[in-house]
Amino acid sequence: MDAKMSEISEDCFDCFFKATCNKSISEEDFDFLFQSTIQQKFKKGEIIFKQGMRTSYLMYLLKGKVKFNFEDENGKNLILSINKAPTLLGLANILNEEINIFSIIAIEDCRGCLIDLNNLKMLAINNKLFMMNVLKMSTDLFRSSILNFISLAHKQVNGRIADILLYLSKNVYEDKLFTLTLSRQELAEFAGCSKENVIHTLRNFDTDGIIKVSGKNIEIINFERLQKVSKSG
Amino acid sequence: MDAKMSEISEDCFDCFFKATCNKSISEEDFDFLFQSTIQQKFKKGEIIFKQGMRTSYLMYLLKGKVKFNFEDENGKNLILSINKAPTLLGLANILNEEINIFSIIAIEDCRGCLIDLNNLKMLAINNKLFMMNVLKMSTDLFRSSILNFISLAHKQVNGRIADILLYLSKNVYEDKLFTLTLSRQELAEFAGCSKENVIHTLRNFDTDGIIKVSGKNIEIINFERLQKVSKSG
DNA sequence: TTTAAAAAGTGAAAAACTCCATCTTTTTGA
DNA sequence: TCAAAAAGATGGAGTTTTTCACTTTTTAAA
Repeated sequence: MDAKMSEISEDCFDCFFKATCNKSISEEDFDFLFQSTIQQKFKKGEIIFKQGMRTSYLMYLLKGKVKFNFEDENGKNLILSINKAPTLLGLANILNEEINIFSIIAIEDCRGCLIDLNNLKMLAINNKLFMMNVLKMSTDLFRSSILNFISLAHKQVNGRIADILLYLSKNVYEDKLFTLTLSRQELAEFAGCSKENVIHTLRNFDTDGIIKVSGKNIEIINFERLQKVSKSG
Repeated sequence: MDAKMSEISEDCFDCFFKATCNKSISEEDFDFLFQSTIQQKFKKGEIIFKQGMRTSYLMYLLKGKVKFNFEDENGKNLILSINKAPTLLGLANILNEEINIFSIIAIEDCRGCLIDLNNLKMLAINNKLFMMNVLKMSTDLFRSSILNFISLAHKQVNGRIADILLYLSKNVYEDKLFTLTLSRQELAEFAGCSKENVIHTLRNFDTDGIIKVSGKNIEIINFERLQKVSKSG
């Protein structure tokens, strides 16, 4: 136990999840939750939640980035969202204990805490404020995915790629210059288009001086024009 | 009061919302909720929840059908979902009292009960089971819209229209033969394509003997082939 | 370090889709 | 019940996007 504690104490010390919890539950309740958590590592490409399976835990992602991936009947993939730590994953399963409708997959090395869903539910049922907080996180996720979806559903590829670049820069890499942890194929699965189309579009944006592409490195040079492309769709 | 009661009593007698509520709250609590409800009619085309506005109520839709409509910066519309009574509308606003991200608009004459959100919240906070029930409805909606998104986000128009026809037949009109309460333009806004494309596709499906189109009347003749078109995308 | 495999990139043909102009039919309201 | 407006339908030109066949570059593993 000591070994476990010392290994993860530095993370736990400023864990955002703990901070959020402690706003609404007591130290003792958090310890109860904490007892059952296991810290776990995932390599790039590893599946954290698997589409079609049931899971009995949430994961609080401490480090790394993940994709929400849906695979259809023909084996084609669609990326629903890209998210970075810190974030709570698996919320869609809190209330309806149905099977996962999509996978969550590490797109770079990740580390997180698995939180037992039954324990969390037990706390939530007995603590209104805590339940409100957890569910607010859940509905926030819903809102952001709707906006994501809307953007993709009725723009042309130029606008969709522009949206994705803006999204990645603002919400995932948090810089105008970033090194992609996604392949061109994955960008295509995010934009709902072909790989070639992604490559052509990125090159066009580069030629137009909107971005600077060099392999996996992308720099957004002209935000305004990129936003204009996003708007005009 | 008597007038009000008598006017709506027949609906209330077998109201599904009341039935759902009474599983988890007492008669008195339901009456408290009921006191503040107002039955309201909406004509086809009228806006029930308006994008960009705050609302302080939910609506339990007793009769009619609605569309979830998102309007973008350029005035283009996207239909996120079509839903029929009975259903509870406005759940996305329970926790986060932010502005509505989309409108909900009647696509045929509707009738429903407006339920005061504050009263409902007050009950929910004091009754865990009731809260669970209401929030389960909310997350169910989330699940079904994700599936909707996925279907639309990476299929070609043939597959998208096939999906829409199957969805309308199964979940909205509940018959293989139905009279559309949507225009071709609205179908296009649901499928994320042009009006002309909808018309062509419907005609092709008709020519191929998959469906029978006659104005607003549509009959699905060959479910298997329609499902095949949906799968092949 | 070499080699095999995966990813990135290219260009052109084919397919899918939109946009436009125009016409017909249906709906709506004075 | 008639006229105006809205919705539906049509076909073709032009654009967007996919698909394919292929080359080059990068990555990972023996």
